[in-house]
Amino acid sequence: MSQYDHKKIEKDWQKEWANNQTFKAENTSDKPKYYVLDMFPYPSGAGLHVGHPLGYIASDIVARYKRNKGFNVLHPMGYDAFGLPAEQYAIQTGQHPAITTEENIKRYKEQLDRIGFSFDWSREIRTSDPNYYKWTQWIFIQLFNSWYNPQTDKAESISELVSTFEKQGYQSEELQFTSEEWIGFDEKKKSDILLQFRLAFLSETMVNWCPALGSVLANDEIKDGVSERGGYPVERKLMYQWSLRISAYAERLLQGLNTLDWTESIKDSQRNWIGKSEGCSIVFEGDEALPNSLEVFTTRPDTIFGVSYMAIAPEHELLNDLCVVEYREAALQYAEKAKNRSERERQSEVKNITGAFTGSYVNHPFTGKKIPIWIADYVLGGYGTGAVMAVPAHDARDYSFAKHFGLPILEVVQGGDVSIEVYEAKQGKIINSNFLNGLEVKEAIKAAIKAVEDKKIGKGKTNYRLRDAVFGRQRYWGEPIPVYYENGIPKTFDEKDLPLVLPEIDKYLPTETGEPPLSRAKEWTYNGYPIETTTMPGWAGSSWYFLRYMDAQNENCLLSKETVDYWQNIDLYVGGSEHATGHLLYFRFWTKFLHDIGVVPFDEPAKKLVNQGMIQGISSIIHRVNNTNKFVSVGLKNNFETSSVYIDISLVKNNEVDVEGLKKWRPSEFENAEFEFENGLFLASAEVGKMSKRWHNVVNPDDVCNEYGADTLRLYEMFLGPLQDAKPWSTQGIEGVLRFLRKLWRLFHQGENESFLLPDTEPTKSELKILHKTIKKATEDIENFSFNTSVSAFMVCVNELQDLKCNKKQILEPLIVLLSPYAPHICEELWRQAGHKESIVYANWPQFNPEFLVENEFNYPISFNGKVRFNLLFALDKDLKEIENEVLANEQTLKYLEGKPAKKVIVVKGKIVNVVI
RNA sequence: GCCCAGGUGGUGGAAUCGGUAGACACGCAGGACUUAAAAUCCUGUGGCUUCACGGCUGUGCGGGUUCAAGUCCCGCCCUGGGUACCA
Repeated sequence: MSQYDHKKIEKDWQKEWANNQTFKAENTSDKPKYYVLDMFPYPSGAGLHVGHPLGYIASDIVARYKRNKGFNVLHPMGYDAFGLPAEQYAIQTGQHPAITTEENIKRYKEQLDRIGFSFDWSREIRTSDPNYYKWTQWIFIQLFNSWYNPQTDKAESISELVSTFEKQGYQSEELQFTSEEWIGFDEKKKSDILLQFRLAFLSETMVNWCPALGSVLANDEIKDGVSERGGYPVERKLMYQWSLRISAYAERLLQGLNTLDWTESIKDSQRNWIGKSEGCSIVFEGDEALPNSLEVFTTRPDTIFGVSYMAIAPEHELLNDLCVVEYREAALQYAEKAKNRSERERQSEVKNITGAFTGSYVNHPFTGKKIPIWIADYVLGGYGTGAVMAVPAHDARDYSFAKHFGLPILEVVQGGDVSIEVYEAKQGKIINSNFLNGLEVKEAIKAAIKAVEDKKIGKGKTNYRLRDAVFGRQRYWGEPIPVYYENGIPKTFDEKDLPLVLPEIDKYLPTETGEPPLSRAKEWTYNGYPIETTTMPGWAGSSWYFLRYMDAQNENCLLSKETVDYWQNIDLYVGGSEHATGHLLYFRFWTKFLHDIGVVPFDEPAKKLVNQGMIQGISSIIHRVNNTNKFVSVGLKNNFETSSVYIDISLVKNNEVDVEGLKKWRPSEFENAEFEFENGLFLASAEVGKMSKRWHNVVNPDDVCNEYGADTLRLYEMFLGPLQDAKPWSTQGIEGVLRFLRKLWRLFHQGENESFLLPDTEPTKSELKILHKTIKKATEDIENFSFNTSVSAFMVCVNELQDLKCNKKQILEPLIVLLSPYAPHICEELWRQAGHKESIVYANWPQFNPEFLVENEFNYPISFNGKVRFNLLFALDKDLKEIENEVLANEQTLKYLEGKPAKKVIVVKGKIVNVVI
């Protein structure tokens, strides 16, 4: 073979790797371990586009590099196979989602295989496989049987809690009973109490209900007030639901972030999402007309003397009692209206200030002054106590509310001018505040909390924004929840009866009465009792999948202790940053829980996280003259009223449309259309956006592999720019990468008839320098995830070796080992041609030797006032003072000095000389 | 509004510690080989100016620190992403 034939090479090696199970990882080894994982894909019907493999290529390079470095590498892949699109398709066509999913997975697998990934497919998992979701259900049962002990700060068995109840009863603000009372409670009462402790629990909660999808959604499944999938409106609705008590882990989820090598922006997102705020609760007693007291949470107890009104949420439980007769009707009407406003309306009307006075008052705990109670929709029912003490002078929302309704604004912190604008900074001296006067804000907060605690009207408290996660979905295509109801009491399945397999049903829609699809299942009972009909959300299976890869076939347990002790947690996790507050939080939560119950020895799933950027598509738009079948080239569109039509990008080159192709693409739409050209061309306009079928701008990696090869695709995706950046896909430049591989090939085929030739002659110093420069760069760049710059280093290396006509074994063999993580097929082929019997996959990574890079002279740039004018060669060990003298004596220097004396000369060894005039 | 990332040639991007801005690649222009094409190779390529040597200018904008700033500091503008009344 003399020509570089990527098709043949890539096909042959992919077959050979599969046959030899080259990438199979052993669960026991003397080698150090390295676990590198990609976020697994949801196998959609559209197949992979060129954006999907970006992260996979990066992680594959790392996986291959680590193998060359002598690590035992775990690099698996699987499918997040439960999900909405397959179910929507099932509703429309009656096709079972399992069939659609199977077909999609097959296609994904074929596409992935063509790119030459080094996955260990023997460990493949699918979340929809009963052998997998058996363990998802098992984890659910453990969550149900656990509670969070704030004393030990970990999850513990619920049966131990029950025995404490039996011995000592329970005392807290919300709940009190003695051991005798507990023993006397009936089963239902006990169950209800325990549900308040279980980590998987049923409760009446306000949920995000999406009527179009017929299901509830978690907060992170909603974007801009509509469902993330499908974009349907979402309402708030009170439902009896399964939830997971992630809030119990809020502090640990927050603290754990400090130990992780993740980007600051992802960690910040999680910190914001968890939303820790420290402050204090304060009870305001009602005046004589009002027997009720009102509890608020505030982070600014220092401003307590600035309170001018109380604001309660429209959902507040005391609302009814607080509304006095003369304001009652108006107030309740307002509350009703505010409550029923959808998320979307609430958002779009943020600037619209609304509220209503209840007519009642509380007394200020320190001044005794009467403070009016208002209903305001900017107060949220679900956070804190659903009531706030409003301090208009030092809170922006209170400020605008007070301005709008003419309520007093009392300055208590110095530093701003509250007659003009709000002063929110936590800085300045306290004034008008009795015993807090003169203190700085920080001291005043402490003093105020102490005063509140001394008075026994409240105490220091920490709140978290993080809500418990709603876990039940009114859908078919998800894991069944292994719970049955014995006389209305929820009980979990016996572990030996798992998996609870999804039943066959005739239709995938909710029932006419609004029950989830599973209630269509016949004889859906356990020991004669009805089974839970909601299923788990999409994030259930993905919250622990990384563990199952370690021991994918284990039938006896989730994974064996030996395997998890060996593999530990993920060393490198690669995936999109869009999972910042969803998957990545649940995934950490489940890991911490599994740690608490002794399943895993670590409490964070992934040490390092790298987010690849999105590869965007470039869509092409042509312009149709409104109400006609006439299309005009883009330069003419301003002469008409036009609307945009997206066309397939394959029909467009450099914005020029292949009109004949267009007619064939959609004959019904374009065959008889009229086209108006400009300068003989029909031009489209371009737009950068998400790659999607909808915009006809999807580029399939298969096509790129056919035309250029998988090695070129891999190198090109890395060469496009930094891994983390978003970038539009364009094939401009892909030719350069293919040219580079051909050049590499020719280095090995310089003989007669371009036959393979690799002489084992001693390399020269300059050849060794080129090689070792590349070893250094390639190694550092992989460690820094700077793949784009290492590709250019390879190009530089090949260009320089080509100039030297170097084809020496001692240079080229190490080079292809360096390149093999990026372009595995061609390197494997050249490696075998060089006579190696073993795969390059396990070849040793070349050792960098700095001696080859040692220079003894340097061509100093000579600059004058910072402007470089010329260069002079000096030995690196030359005395700096001598360099200075020689520079000043140089005749070119005299020219730039223009007869003036040099004020100062700076000589930086090996860097630069600067003459200051 | 708040948080995060970013702004460098015609294009993608490089410059890892404050030290020759534009590596590498695309595109473009010119040339070599060829009957021709493909492939390959060579030369040039930030802008302005100059026959040329060279000069001036240049990393979103305005200031500053420094012998020296794409890089550090202050103040703005713009783009992309996240988040949204969390008291």
